[in-house]
Amino acid sequence: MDEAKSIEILLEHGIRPTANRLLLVKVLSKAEHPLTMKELEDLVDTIDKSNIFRTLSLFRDQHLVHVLQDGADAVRYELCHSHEEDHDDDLHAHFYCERCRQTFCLNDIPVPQVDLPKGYRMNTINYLIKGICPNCQ
Amino acid sequence: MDEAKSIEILLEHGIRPTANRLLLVKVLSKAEHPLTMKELEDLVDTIDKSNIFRTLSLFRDQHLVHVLQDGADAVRYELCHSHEEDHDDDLHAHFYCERCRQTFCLNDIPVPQVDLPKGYRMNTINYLIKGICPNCQ
DNA sequence: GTTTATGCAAATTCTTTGCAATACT
DNA sequence: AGTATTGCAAAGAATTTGCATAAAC
Repeated sequence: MDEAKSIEILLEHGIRPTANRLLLVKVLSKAEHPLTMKELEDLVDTIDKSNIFRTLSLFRDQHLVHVLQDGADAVRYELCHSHEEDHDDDLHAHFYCERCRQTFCLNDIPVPQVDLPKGYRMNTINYLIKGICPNCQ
Repeated sequence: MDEAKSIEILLEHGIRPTANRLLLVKVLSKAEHPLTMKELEDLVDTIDKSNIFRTLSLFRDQHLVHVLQDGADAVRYELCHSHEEDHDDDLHAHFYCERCRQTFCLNDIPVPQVDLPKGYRMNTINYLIKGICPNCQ
């Protein structure tokens, strides 16, 4: 993702485009799987982890990233591709390999929806399939 | 769940039925929602947390409990109701309320299945809907 | 008697906050 | 000047391990 596009995305979500935030957007967009805070810390060692933490929280609150829990009980962050402000509508399934402990995006598999009982209101869905990936078979 | 039934379940999963393990099975079976380690520690203060931790790990490895991540990034444990040894087939959806931070079992909503791409093998699925529950509307 | 389970304490890891310094508008 | 952002350090919370004792077989 280039500079101009990154700035545009941040502004669209009401976030001021600082250098650090732009960098984090770029790193997130380059990753082909959702990243943990730890992974981000290792990938961008110029930004302090407290700042990464606060930036991710901000991104989450502004619906710029999805938050999902992987099979190893880690929290992962992934750029939203929709422009919805209040809920997520671009959700795809994820796969967690119990052998190599990697998390994969199943981009072609939208998260299946169900009918909720009366009174529940949905914002987002985590759909995580755990098992063994092709590389580990 | 009574004593005899608890012992039977443990033996079915190849777990030796000690007093502590029986107690944990009973507490898990009584809960109407999946429990965190913290909640279990508070509910059974006669067992040390390291033992609870090791027992839950054992239960997980023997497929006696499901492990799921809730919307607050906590890990929750829930008794399996199937007797499958190698995979889970009794999965239902869960709902996490972002206001009261409670996790609900949607027992009547089975987890929808999808077709996995070639090469992936599924063991279990986490299906977590996040939003606002009826009490918090 | 050997293996398994347990409790206690401590180590580790990860997340979160306080605060002073810096950068932005 | 005033607000927002950042880094550093440290606090907090939760998970995980080492080890000696106790229980089970």
